[in-house]
Amino acid sequence: MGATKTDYFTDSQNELAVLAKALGHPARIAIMEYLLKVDTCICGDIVNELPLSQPTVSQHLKELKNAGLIKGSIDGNSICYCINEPGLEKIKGFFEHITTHLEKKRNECC
Amino acid sequence: MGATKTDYFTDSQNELAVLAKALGHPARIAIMEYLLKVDTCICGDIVNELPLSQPTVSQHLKELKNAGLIKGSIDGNSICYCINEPGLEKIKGFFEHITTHLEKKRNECC
DNA sequence: TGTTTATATTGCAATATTACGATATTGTTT
DNA sequence: AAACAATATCGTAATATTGCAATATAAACA
Repeated sequence: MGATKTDYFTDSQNELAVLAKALGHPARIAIMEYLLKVDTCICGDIVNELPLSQPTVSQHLKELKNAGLIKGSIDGNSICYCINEPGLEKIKGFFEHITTHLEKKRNECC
Repeated sequence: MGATKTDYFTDSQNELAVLAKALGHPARIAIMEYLLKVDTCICGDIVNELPLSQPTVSQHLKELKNAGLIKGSIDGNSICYCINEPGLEKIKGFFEHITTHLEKKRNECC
């Protein structure tokens, strides 16, 4: 026990869960917000923007990258990170799906 | 160490992280999808829809409720669960914010 | 009242996450 | 080549999550 039973669920459900889980930490929300704010890829500066140590930030960046929410490319000495749109589209699609469903039938309910 | 340093981040960042984290498990995605599919509140039936034990499902429902993504009201013997729109609106807003930002400036990048 | 049905809570074991110091790696600069 | 800068990885401690058996609770029904 203790481990998530991923094989009991569909690929789509697992995929969405991975994306959501990656955003399930304030530091990773902060990273995404920062990448949005600066409006381009950001090359070597993210550590200074967060109240966490360098190894910890590096770990959070890795998780966002593994989930497909950001991408990073080597730029000389530092690394350029930016938002990976396909990953975002996937999870955004989930919420759009939910909302359109809700708009259709929001009667006979609690 | 080991505990998330929530007090280092803004309320908004923590709030979004809580919502995302609640969706960060395939069983909880499955619950949300089921609530959408049946199109009304669902009163006592959720356990049979998931490949997990009753206590585990109950725990996942509790987490979704705590995060504000669903709401449950007692209906005699069983409990009626349905989607809680305000919670969904919050996290949906985050993705809309991201997309509008991305549409504006997707140049000079990786 | 006693039994059944639906859901919640408790307690606990297995596993995962979070955080960081120490160290490694890789490119840049002198 | 040596020193420096930026980032990654390793190792490990603290804490959180996942899952379930056992048990509790509460309403419905015989």
